[in-house]
Amino acid sequence: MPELPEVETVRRGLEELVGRRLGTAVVAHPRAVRRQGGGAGELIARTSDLTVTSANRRGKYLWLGLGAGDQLLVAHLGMSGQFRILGTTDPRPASDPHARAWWPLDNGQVLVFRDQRTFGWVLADEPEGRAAADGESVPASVSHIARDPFDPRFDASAAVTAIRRSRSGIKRVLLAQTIVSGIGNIYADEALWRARVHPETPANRLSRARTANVLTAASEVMADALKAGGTSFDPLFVAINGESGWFDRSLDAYGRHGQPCPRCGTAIVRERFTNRSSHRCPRCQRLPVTR
DNA sequence: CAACCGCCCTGGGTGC
DNA sequence: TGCACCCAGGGCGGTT
Repeated sequence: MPELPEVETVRRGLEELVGRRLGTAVVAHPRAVRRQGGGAGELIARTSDLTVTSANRRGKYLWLGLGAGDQLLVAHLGMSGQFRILGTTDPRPASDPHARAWWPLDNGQVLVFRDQRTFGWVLADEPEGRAAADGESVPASVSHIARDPFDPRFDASAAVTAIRRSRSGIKRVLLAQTIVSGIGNIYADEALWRARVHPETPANRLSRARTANVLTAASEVMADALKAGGTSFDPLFVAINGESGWFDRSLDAYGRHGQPCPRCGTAIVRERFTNRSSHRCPRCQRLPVTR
C-alpha cells in the first residue's frame, strides 16, 4: 500500500514531467474523478494543454503544478493507484483495463493513472485561498492534511503536544492524518513496534518522551523504506511492478503474526482494529495498567 | 466538536 | 474444478 515513502518515490518519478506539456486528457472511469465537481468534463477542461511546472506532495497526496500555477492536478493513490509514464513503444492505455485517466505528453510519452481497486482519484484543483507567508500553498483539497515528518516545516514538538491532547488510541491518531500525515497501517504498526507502544494506548496517557519516540520511530522507518524504495525502482516506471514491490522490504511487525518478535522472540499477534489489522508484540508492546 | 463507524472496490487467497 | 467467502485498506460522510 502506498504510504509516505512510496508516494514520495512516485513524486520523484513525476519530477521528470516538469517542462512537459500535457495534451488532452482522457478519463476512462468515472469513479476516478468522483471528487471532481463537474466530473470528467471538468477535469479534462482544467488539466489539458498545460505545462507541468512542479511535482509536489504532502503526506500521501500528490499534485502537479500546471501552467501559470493556479491550476493543480491533485491525486491520491488510495490502495493501488499508480502513475506510469509510457514510452512510445509501450501498449496504449486504452488497452489497459486498470488505466483510469491519461494525458498524452508533447514528447510522445503518455502519463497514465492506473488503479486496480479504485480507491484512488485525480482532481483538478486550485491553491488554498490563503498562501503562506513564503508563498507556499497546497491544494484546497489537501488543506485539511497535516504536514508529514519529511516536511522541513514539520514541528515535531507541536505534534507531540497535539497528540497528547487526544483521548483516542495512539494508532488511530497516527492514521487520522490530522496531526501528522503520511502514516498508514503498515508504518503505524512498524513505528509502534519500534517505540514499544501498544496501538490502543490512549494518546493522552503517553508521556511526552514516549510520544516523541513514536514520532521518531515513524520518521526513521519511513526514511529507511524511502531509501529502499528509491533505489529499487526504475523512476521511469514510477514505482511498482505489480503490487508486491511495496512489501519487498524488511518489516518487524506488520504481517508477521505468528512469527517471532525480532527483539524478544515472542510470537507477534494480529488483532482486529477498525475493520483492519494491528500487528504487535504482546510482550514488548503492552497497555499501561489502568487504575 | 471529538470520536467513531460504515462504506466505497477488486482480485488474490482459502476452504469446502 | 468451481463457488462462496474473506481479506487488504485510506479517507470521507454521516452519526453519536
